[in-house]
Amino acid sequence: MRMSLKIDLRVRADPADGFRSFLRAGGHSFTSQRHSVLQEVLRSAAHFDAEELYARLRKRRAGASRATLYRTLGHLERWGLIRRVELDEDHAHYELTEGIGHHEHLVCERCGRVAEFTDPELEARIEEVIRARGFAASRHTVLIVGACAECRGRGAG
Amino acid sequence: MRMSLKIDLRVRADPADGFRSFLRAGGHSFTSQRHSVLQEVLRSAAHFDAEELYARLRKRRAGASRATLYRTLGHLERWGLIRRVELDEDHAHYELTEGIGHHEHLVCERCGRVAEFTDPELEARIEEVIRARGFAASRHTVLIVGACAECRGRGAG
DNA sequence: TTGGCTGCAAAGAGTTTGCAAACCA
DNA sequence: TGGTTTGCAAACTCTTTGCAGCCAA
Repeated sequence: MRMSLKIDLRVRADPADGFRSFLRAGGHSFTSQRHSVLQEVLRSAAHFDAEELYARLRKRRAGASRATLYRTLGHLERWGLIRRVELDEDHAHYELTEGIGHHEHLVCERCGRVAEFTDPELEARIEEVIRARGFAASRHTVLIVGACAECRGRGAG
Repeated sequence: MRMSLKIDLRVRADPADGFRSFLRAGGHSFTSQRHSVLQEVLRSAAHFDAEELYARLRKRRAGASRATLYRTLGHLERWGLIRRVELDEDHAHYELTEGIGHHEHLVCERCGRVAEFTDPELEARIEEVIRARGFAASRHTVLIVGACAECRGRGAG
């Protein structure tokens, strides 16, 4: 039984198959545009935003209008491949959830780089606060904004 | 000397005086609109947003256009009376910094209420992460989103 | 076939900005 | 008087939506 489960997972190794199944289960279709968006998302760095993804799609001549891109990002988020993250800017950023556990973010105001970190004790404290307040948290975020070590070394400060 | 400092502070007790000084120092003027906005901000609850503040100004017939309101919020933020906070919505929220120390937020998705909390151990862990990364943090936020105790008691969940 | 899909363009929400008239110091 | 500020409307950014034609199953 364990064997067959493993085999099942292997058959599903291609993300496109998984996405197709997800879409079909919801009565939706797996179009070439959605396939292009999926491929480009999988080629993304740890963090990306809609505009950057759109530019890459255009460069690759993999057609998808901005409207379709936004609609597809919604599907991918519902499917669980990506997650929307707030990085202190006025537009949405996404990150691949694939293989990554929960983590928080450090954003450098100078170079714009986003670093991730995990800290079990920090998470434990957050859980404690949630418990103490009788809250049922659906999610939480910790965002640290400032200057990263490299930028500090470079400029003044 | 301590006495005279105290007296100075008392003379400055009216926020309007402080704001006027701040504006003048920057070569700006203290207009009736800016005074109205200041008053209304001081009458605000712990958290407010531009639209809500604008509605209150209109109700009070204390004139200030939306443009002036946004411009004045910028001045108040620079002065330090208010601080912009990200509360997981697509528009800015502000809070009075006056008399409040650093704190984090819990947002209830059902009733929309925002609660504040402080947790020294949590802050210490964040400082530790910052130090370990060689980061020079200008600020950080912790946001917990979910259902508050009251809402949990009420609805299902 | 026939629902779902696409691209376009327009609508939205929130916020900013150009500009001429009005105002403060 | 001269530099600021105001209000209006238009511009802007990011994202969503209405619609007519198109495509997948």
